[in-house]
Amino acid sequence: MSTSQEHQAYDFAYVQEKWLPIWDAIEPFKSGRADDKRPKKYVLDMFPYPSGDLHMGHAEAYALGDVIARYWIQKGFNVMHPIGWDAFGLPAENAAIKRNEDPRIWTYENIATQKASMRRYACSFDWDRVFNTCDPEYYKWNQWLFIELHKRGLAYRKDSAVNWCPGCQTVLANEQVVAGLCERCDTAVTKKKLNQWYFKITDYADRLLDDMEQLEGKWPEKVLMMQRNWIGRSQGANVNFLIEGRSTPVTIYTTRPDTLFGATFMVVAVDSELAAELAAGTAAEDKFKQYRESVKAASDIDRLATDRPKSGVFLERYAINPVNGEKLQIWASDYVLADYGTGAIMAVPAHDQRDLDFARAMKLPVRVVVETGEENPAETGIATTGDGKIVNSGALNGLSKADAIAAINKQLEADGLGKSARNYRLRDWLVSRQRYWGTPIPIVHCEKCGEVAVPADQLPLLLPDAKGLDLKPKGQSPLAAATDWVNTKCPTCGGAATRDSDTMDTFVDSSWYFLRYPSSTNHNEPFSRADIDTWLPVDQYVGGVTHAILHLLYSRFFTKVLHDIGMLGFNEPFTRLLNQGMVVMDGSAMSKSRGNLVRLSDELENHGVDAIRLSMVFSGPPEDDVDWSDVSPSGSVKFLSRAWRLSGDVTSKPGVDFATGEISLRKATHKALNDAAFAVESFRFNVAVARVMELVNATRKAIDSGPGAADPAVREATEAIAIMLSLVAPFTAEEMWERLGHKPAIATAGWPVVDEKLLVADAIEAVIQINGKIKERIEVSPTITDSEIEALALAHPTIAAELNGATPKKVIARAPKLVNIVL
RNA sequence: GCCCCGAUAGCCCAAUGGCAGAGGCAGAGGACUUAAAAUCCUCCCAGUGUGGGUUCGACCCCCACUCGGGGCACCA
Repeated sequence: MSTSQEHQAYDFAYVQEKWLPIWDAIEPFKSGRADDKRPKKYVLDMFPYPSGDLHMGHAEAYALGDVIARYWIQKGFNVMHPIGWDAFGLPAENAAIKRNEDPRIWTYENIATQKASMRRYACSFDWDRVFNTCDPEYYKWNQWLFIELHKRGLAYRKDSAVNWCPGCQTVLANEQVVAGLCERCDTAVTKKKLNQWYFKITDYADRLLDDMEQLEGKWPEKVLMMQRNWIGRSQGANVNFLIEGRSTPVTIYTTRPDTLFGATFMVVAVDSELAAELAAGTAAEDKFKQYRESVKAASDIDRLATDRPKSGVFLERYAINPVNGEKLQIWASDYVLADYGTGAIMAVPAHDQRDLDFARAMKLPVRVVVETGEENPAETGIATTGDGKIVNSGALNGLSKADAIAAINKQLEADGLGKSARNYRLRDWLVSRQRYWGTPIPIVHCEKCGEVAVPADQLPLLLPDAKGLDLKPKGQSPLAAATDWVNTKCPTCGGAATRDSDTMDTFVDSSWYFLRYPSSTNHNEPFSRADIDTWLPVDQYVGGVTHAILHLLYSRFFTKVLHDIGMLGFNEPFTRLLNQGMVVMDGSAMSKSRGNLVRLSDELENHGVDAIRLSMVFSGPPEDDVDWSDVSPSGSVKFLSRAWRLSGDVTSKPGVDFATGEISLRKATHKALNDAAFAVESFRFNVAVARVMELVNATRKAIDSGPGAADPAVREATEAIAIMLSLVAPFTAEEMWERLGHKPAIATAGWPVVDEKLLVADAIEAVIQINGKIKERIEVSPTITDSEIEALALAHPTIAAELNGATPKKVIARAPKLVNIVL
């Protein structure tokens, strides 16, 4: 009964070699043909950075994205699944310095390597839409967009104390500082006063926050939470305090205006202009300057230690509390941030831990104004921050926190002393970088005309040749040394002028790349409205959670700006988001130094592409980390061979009428198709694979000890298996498809239509419980009613004996699955 | 310190508030084989982190805690 072919081992290497060129000829994944009437789906994987070959993490991410793209193709959608490269950035520049060559060489070599690997990995990408962000054709539009933002005041320069990485010798965005360290090189970040370019993302803080409502249930809750925290909106009040000997009052921001009567001193940020001004000419001036120097010397790491003792200097100045006329000492300290709120606070030590720590260190008074039932903060050292009854606060006495806030805000507003206000943790996005390998900022500095945008017809402003430039980090952009390039004429007045020598943060490149794919060959505009309206927004975005804040927030910002400009008809770029976990080994991230690095190329060599893809998908929920020590690629190979073998066993002809097939296997097939589709749509890919495994087992059994290989149901099942497998294991699936007598490509064969009638089971085993404990099981029809099943249960001998004549208090019937008799 | 997520068999993981087990890994036994590999078949294993609560009924909902993972971190 067995043929030599059946016993021949499944040769994945041969199958891989066989199908790649055939698929190249068919191009099953080309999207957007003019005559395409299918509904669209835009499935997007985060594009890779071209640092070497693909690794295990890529293998997971692209396997998941591929399952989704291939699923929607099978479901009859016109799917666009593009790829490109995020190709500017420091690693290329650092490699270039090390190898003493142009970063272009390293970058384009790596892109070629990764592209070849993706092809071998059978990614269902539409290769016609590829672009790299370092292509002049792409960064031209970066510059164009920069100018559009500049026109609208959304790109601007300002002097500010910025994050400076001494390692990379460049400024960093807030988002690129992780726990005080540079995200790239882990060097402790310091502050430096510099004039830099910013994008005004804070103008969009409210919309970035409020529009997340649209994403609820479609993005991981975790990401939404992280973005909310990052934007950090707080509701409070600005209150004006008169300063003795100063004509204008100082405005402070507080979230607790209800505690205004508890303010016992004022603190201004030591690095603020206000502090310097208040200290000037006082007896405290020298001490203040000394203190300010010592603070500047401290690194961010030191500043971040929350248990660090509070420090500060009394400025010998006084503020007047507007609600009770009290004279308050004004202190300068580094625990107040210059760039949040107004850089000045009222200190209410009884109800704010930081203020209390400061008050205790400096022997300043503490006054309770909210009775929370807890012990006196002045004695315990623990500030009471909860709700309670307001005391010692004049007209506010007796009110609750919420009522007191409302009352005092109203009063302040009426008296012209303040008003309710909002603040955000989010800061403007610092986009200039003092490095070579990025998009040149398209601005010319002219003595007469100021900042002048490079005219659109002169774009792209090409990045000058790296030859002859010293790329080593030195705190100033290498472009500044390219004198031929830097010295230019003002586009407005024609006079001598200089180009801005900084380049853009690479996050600018990735903030709109998803808009470019539909128009990747358009030379006249970054994207055409027609293409955008056809394809956008992205229906499904897939990528790592590492970008939960940076890239995703910036992309949302860009989308909103472009929407406002009128270039887009939507305001959220990514409708659904899936964050895959990491691939780890023995519980920790893979790294060469840790000695637990698994090479993707080795795994592919040993087990084949399909088995690796399957292992990634089957290992567990996609958002969980895959621990490679827990998965069994050889188990995947075994399963794929098992499925493949079925295709050789089927003896019926293609096109045979399935309706005449054996019914129980047919039911199993349709249930698997139905369940797997549901699982894929809810990202439970591991469950979908399990359903296919079940069906493989059932089909094996049907061939060996059931209706036999000739039964049409066996063909139906095997074809269904091949199609379901085509999402995960495209080579095996294609090979099965051919052995079943079909022509390639299986990728576009279509998901079989599920016959609803076959989803209904003939009989269901119902349970009968007494007081929730299972006493008996009975076979019932799936269409049985509640009262029928209840009657059956009560009449059952076992149950009747248990009841022993007693009358049940209550009977819960849930046809057709369960009856619970409560005694 | 604040916020979020998780905990089911030796391991990875399934279970619209209704039979705790779908699937896999590992393990054991058997069939086939001169033998091994491969293949096929069968089997073993937990009562869902802990303590309460709601419910006719809780892995699932609520409260408290333990442990693990992640995010933010002087944001007034």
